[in-house]
Amino acid sequence: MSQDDRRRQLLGIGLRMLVEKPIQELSIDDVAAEAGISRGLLFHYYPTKTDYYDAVVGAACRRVLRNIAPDADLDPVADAGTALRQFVERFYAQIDRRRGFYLALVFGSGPISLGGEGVESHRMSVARRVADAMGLADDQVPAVHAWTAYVEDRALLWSGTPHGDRVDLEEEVAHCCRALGALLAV
Amino acid sequence: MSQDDRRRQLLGIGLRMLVEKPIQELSIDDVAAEAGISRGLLFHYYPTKTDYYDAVVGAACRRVLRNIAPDADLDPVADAGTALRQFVERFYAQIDRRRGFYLALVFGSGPISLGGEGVESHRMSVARRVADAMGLADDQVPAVHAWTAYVEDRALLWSGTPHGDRVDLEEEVAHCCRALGALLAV
DNA sequence: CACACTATTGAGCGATGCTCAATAGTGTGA
DNA sequence: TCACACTATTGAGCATCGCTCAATAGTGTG
Repeated sequence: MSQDDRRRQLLGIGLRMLVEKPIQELSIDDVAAEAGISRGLLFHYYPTKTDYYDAVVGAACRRVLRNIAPDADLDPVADAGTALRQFVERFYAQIDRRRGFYLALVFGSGPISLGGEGVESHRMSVARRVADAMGLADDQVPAVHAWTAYVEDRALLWSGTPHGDRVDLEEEVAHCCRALGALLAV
Repeated sequence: MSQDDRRRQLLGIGLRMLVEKPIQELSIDDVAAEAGISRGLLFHYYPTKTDYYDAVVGAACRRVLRNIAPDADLDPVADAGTALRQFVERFYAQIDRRRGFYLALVFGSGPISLGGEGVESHRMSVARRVADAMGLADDQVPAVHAWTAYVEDRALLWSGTPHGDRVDLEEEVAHCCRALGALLAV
């Protein structure tokens, strides 16, 4: 198997296992067994468990980022509202579809790994993307950053409640969109 | 040494080590060595590493909760504004004083342990406490929950910027207080 | 067919999480 | 004071873990 294919396979296994096990219980042996290869080979691709772990978390962050990106053909100025709506909708969809995965990613990946500050830096990418899509100034990115945490928390809360007790998704989305406006105005 | 004293000592060591190491790099041997006891004894108090880990994270959450509680003698109705201010101020102080510790706690403790949903349930306690202190209705607790995430993120961002570039703390606190009003009104 | 290169293996080392039977220490009642 | 019981504590030992490394299987090229 080629290097790229193997790496993709191993990352896929890691992404799948991260859902049901926190990182400290994820063993190299298990991953190797699942992939049908020897421990040695895994260490050939990722010299350290932390390296492998970082690669998995990085891939997960990129995947999330890809999944929540608004349509590319939207105009940052004219369609700012649409871009915002799309972002919130897709953020909610992302979290609702794979709640365990998202929880594990955000609260289980640790602050040290992933280069700088881990998930905090991931949120910064998200915030920057939203600010870009909406044509906001750079000094508003931190505000969007915190708003992202707000939306994330609401989405986790929403997707954690039984389907019968849930507020309408559209209502939630509308709330989050208005919330950004309100927070930027404070 | 008595059971209680020993437990307190071990939890203290865990709290200290959690600042500089993510849980997966924290070894029982290190803790035992730091405490000057044998590995066996540690397993006598905490049968599993996860048990010990959960106890440490639980103690950390309780400590945070204690540190951010507003003064007990405030009237929930008349002094709602003061209670809110105190909470935000102490939340910022807590995060700023031990940023690494808080980061490790929130983003490094994993979603599975700590009984139910880990840090999410901790945030729920925080939100409930704020709602109580301000005399808010039960159905507003989720909103406060998400607002807490917003404040936490702002505080982490704020305490992560160099002292020279920081906005005034009072300005931040005032913003967060107004933000809660704005969000509840949306 | 020989060569070089890459993917892959498996034995093995030290450290880790964990178990358990045995010990040291301390207080209590006779 | 001595024997007893109880609890804190130890240390040997096991299976597994993360990790290293020299050797091998496999594949494409001249």
